[in-house]
Amino acid sequence: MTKRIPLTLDSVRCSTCGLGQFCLPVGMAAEDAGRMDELVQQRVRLARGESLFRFEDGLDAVYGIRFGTLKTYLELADGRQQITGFHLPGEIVGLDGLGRNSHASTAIALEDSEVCVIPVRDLSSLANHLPSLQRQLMRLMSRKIEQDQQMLLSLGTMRAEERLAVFLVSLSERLAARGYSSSAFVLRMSREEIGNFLGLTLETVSRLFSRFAKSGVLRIQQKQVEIVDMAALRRLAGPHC
Amino acid sequence: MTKRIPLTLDSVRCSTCGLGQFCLPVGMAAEDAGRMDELVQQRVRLARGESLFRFEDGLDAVYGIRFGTLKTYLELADGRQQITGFHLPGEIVGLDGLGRNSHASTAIALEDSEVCVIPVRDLSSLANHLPSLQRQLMRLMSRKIEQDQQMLLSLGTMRAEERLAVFLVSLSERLAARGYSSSAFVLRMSREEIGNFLGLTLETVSRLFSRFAKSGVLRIQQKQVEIVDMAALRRLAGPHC
DNA sequence: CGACGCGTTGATGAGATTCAACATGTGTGG
DNA sequence: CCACACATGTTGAATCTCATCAACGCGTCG
Repeated sequence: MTKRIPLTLDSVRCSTCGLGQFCLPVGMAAEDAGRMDELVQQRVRLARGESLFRFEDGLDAVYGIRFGTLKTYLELADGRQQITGFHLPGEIVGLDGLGRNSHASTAIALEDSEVCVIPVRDLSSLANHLPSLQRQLMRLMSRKIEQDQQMLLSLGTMRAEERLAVFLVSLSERLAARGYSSSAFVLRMSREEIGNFLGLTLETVSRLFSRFAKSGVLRIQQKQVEIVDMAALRRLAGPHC
Repeated sequence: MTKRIPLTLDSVRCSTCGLGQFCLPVGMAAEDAGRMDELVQQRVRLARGESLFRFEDGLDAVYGIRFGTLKTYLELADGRQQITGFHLPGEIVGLDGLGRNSHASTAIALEDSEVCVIPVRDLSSLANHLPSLQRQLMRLMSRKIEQDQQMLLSLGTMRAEERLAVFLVSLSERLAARGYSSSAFVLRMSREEIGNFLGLTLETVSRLFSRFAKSGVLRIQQKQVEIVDMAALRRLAGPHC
């Protein structure tokens, strides 16, 4: 089960967290960012495969990822699923439910992970006193819209090879922004999950990886990826990257 | 060119507008909704084909549609476009730019249309004093996220026939909610635009319309659509509708 | 060890795109 | 108000991309 971890006085807080530059306090003055500390009173530890929240659960909190990787997805009545995002440390998940008072998606940990609990009650009331927080929330949501629309563009207009290339470039950039290597990383998600996210089958994804490897763009060993020729990968990705 | 129309004291205002139930004031107490009236000081008239804003334009305002239909789309460096939404009266367009201070998409009128100008400066400052407006903005943005994610699901998992059926059912429902007929309406967008939105070619859309007509689900005369057998259409749409 | 999850690879086929020709509608200028 | 041009829509045939079905390899875990 999920473990709830209460924070003590000497725990790392938002104001001292290295992820601040990606997370909720982005772009807030130090003084305002300090107020975030009141907000986060506990964390949740998730084992791989555990869910953080499920579609239509009550929306008690949104969550900032401290470490680990999550996926969020929608589900159809007939069981078909669509993954709507893979989420890295510093990202906030659950925002898509803010307007309806219940979660609009399901979130699952792809590896052992830890998230900061941000209770929506406290978040809204603090936001009412803190315009900079308000703006930041807006910014996060509108960025999520942009991001989803970029995916629409990808699913709507791009072919398989292009989609996978864009996926890899963008993952690489997000990891690099967080201080990880941009050229060598571990895919926390399965071929099937990548395929689902990109609107492809797992076989197609596997074949494309093989093809990229054969042409010398990537080196692949199971989930371990190394981008050998970033320029070529960007070329495959088309005019996005 | 776009015509700017200043509002006079006796113009219809938010508090007296019939679209209130879809637009910005949704779910706000009458007293708070009254404050909206200060916000909208002018409207803009658009001829068919005119743009309301373009990608990366400065974000001076967001817009509530008073009458007409707009499309919003993204554009790639190589000219490929992806339509991200068709917008009906009562909907707010431009919210996707709120986080970046510039527009994240381009908006074009599909027919002669009129929109209410909502200056973002005034909107933010009013929102800071009016928690109910703040919440409404959140709600609108998170609904847009949900909507885009629904489209991701559609593009990622559904086949052509299903997508078009879902499109028609959802358009029908949105029109019905606005007091129009749910079974007979005019498509303001071309086959090409529908195809682009759904990730299909215009030929495929045309063929599907013909097939739906032949099987007795629809009657089609150019842009005039009549849904003859809604139950069958919902069946084609799969487990969404 | 055997079972199971995950990934790879090949053969085949379906669904959608592309190319092309034609039909119909719409708008403009004479 | 008609004629012509151009945009939009329809339909057919060939083609291609990707999905499906299937077999098999590898690694992990009870």
